[in-house]
Amino acid sequence: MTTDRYNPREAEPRWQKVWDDKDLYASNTTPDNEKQPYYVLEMFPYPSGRIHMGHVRNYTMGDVVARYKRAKGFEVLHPMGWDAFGMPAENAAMKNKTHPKSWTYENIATMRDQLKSMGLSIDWSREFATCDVEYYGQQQKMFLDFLKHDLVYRKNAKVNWDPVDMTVLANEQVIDGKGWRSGAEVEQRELTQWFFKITDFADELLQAIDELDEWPDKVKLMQSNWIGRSRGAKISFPFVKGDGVKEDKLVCFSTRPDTLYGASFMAIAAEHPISLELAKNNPKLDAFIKECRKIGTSAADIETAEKQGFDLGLTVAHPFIEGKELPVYAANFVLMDYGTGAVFGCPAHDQRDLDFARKYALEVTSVVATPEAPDTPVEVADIAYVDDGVLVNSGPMSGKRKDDAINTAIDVLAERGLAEEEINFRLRDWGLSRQRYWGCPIPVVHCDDCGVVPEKEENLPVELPDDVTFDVPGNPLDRHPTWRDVPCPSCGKPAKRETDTMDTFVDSSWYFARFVTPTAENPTIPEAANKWLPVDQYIGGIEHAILHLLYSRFFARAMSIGGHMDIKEPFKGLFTQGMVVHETYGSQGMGWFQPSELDIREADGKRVATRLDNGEEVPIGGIEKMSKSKRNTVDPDEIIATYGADTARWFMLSDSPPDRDVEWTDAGAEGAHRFVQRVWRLVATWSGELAKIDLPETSNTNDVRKITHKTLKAIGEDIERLGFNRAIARIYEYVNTLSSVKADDADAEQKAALKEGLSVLVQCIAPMMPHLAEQCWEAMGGKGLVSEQAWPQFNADLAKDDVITMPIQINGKKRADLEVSPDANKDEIEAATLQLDVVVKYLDGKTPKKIIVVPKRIVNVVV
RNA sequence: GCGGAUGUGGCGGAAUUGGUAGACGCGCUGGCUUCAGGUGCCAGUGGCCUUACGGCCGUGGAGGUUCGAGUCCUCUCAUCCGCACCA
Repeated sequence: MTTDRYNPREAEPRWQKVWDDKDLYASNTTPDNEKQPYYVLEMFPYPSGRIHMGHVRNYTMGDVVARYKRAKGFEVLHPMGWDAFGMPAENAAMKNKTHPKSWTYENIATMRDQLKSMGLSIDWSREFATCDVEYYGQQQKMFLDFLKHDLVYRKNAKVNWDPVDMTVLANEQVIDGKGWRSGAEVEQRELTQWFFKITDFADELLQAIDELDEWPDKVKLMQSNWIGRSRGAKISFPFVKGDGVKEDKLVCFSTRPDTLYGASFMAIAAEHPISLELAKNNPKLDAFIKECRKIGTSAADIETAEKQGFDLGLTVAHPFIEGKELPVYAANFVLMDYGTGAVFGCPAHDQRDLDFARKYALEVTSVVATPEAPDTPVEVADIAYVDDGVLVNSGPMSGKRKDDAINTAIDVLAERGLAEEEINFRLRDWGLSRQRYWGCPIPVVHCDDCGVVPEKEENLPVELPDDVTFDVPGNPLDRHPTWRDVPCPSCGKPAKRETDTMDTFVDSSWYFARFVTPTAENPTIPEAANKWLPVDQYIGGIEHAILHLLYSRFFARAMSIGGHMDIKEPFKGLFTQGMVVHETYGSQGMGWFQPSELDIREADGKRVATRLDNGEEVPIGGIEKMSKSKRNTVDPDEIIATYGADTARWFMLSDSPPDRDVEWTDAGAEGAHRFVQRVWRLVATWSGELAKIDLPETSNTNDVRKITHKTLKAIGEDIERLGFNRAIARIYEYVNTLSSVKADDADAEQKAALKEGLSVLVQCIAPMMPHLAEQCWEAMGGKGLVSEQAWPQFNADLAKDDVITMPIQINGKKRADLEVSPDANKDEIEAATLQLDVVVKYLDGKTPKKIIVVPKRIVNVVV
């Protein structure tokens, strides 16, 4: 019998239209719907132009969950939107003389079509972009709300300033300390900016991490470390030599007050008030401070910069050691934002302090001993000793372990009024001001008389003006002829609008809540939000492990305070998927090449790439994240046009565990496509013959039927835990089993089991390859659409093994197999083991020293 | 620099979380089929030794714990991600 090949190009749009016409994926969120709600969400895309394979992978995973849960009887909410504000739109506007708005919406239109061609089960009626005025207007309402509840404030903060372009630069736009366009040396400038008080929630955000039991441990750990709660002491060091300083003491924060006897210097931030004050009369110090400002604002830059200090000529008294004075330095590695902006340096027990001490020839005094040799301090050369130990030569702390010694140090100093215990957080408040056009305007007005005044709610939304130009650098809102001019909402006199817009992280901190009621007149409808939130399963990249997820957690709390909902944790289940990577071709001076520009083939066991245009050989480079700059991207459109969406979806799920990187290879895509055809062939071959057969009786317990139920059980478990690659491996095995049934020698029972098996197969692949599944379902004469079917139930008796094979080890090495009933107890297994020829041979008449029997697992005979 | 991860055949990876290492797929080898194919089917495929039976070695590297380690511990090497104005 010949069967045609399955043609996805014809079938996929057809089934998409069928789903569309039936409005199959719209969520019914009316209150009288008794189905259990399930909210699955993938991180929404930035509309950069076209979708990439990373999107295909991300949205396929979410779609599998959505389709599976729908089949399991849940009312599934699976929406899509666009994280549409941001810098690239302005860059495009500058480069291509277009407008950020038209650039963004055109990209959205393209990408929407691309996503639709993937056959995702999304409720498109809920779609919005964060740059829709209907969305950011609601965001402005919330901002005013937060302002009212004292969750927002203004303070000075540093920005990267390009003195040539006269504009603020993002960290990304600073390359080796220079502006990316002008090439000018970047300066730091202080601006008054808006901040969310996320630090008010530091403790709560930290403690609540414990309850996020459906989050990956690594993300929870990263968030904990980011919040960085540390217990320590604020310690005062009275000045001995304090010329030119108003204060009589220097206050520092330390988490290791136990090591005070090892202190040999003090270091304060270059921006510390004392340092700034002294710089007024000290040009060298002033120059040093300016030099420190050049390092940049990013943490990585500051901490990798070579340690530099400036001796301020001051000294302070050591609080424990009578007569000892410590010199005070301004240093580039001390952060003004953390603690008090001052530390005491204990070089023996802190690596940064040690590096600094070696550079400036300061004392290194070890005051910690290992528990093994508790009397002699460890010797410190180039590596500081930071582990727990026993304090020595440390007055009241001597002989105590770290934690105990810390308490003692605080207690003793506190009695003398020199210290108090303090809890410090690494977390800083969230600066949300951006000096840019393409973002949500901050709805406040600056009035000469009234100061900073919130815009009236009835005047919202504060809409971005369309008539702006990007021919010169800087924020177009600042130079707009009229937009800024508004009456003061308080006194009515002429005033000026705030021209800063919001960080795009604000937009993405609550979009999941808006999807529940995307057209509501307020940001949310609390009853609906409370019913649908938190998101049951959130899926996205690990790169968002800290900022986006932490900001959203803060936002949920702030929104609760504002009465927008009563949910504090926005994401119940979190899954972080890996990247799509691909081989790179070229460079070493010749530039990068796209796979489509090359002929890549195997020659003499080596893969060789040559240019299609001139035959020149191009080196094959490393496997890296797909990126435009390396030109190692694969366009999903082309893949879908060649193989169909199901092949792309299947491949993205099949090869690697979903949380790891997956390498795109043509061979892999072809393999996935062969499987698509194989399933179709299997179904098409049998569909005629099986049409007449009744479904199996319960008494039918042949092997095919047992494997069907075993597979069904396993696949359900795999999908529940998002083990898509494992589910797929099982489906491959299952297809191998079903394919082994041959028409010529199959009896009636086998055919009946096969009929059931094929139906189960099609339902199992439906979440991953929905179009093929519909086509197969139709061919098999299934009722309705497979997308509408309930998930098949497995029969627990059939899914159970009658007999299991246990490995028998002798001295830890496998020597035999033993077939036993899965219910066999230890004694039965041991008895059967001792009967085995191999065991008898190895024992050679002796009694074994030990027999370890782990039922259902293993037997180990120790001779 | 700090924080987080990863490392298993020629390749992607599996291993019920301390219990048969290499499931499944790709690739490769041999055979068959075919109207063409980058099609389909069958068999084989970690390394070394062995005619065979079988044996030894093997999860980045070095140690350790255990009846038993890819999995736990210590050290070490390599690669990747995040670091607060990229999204």
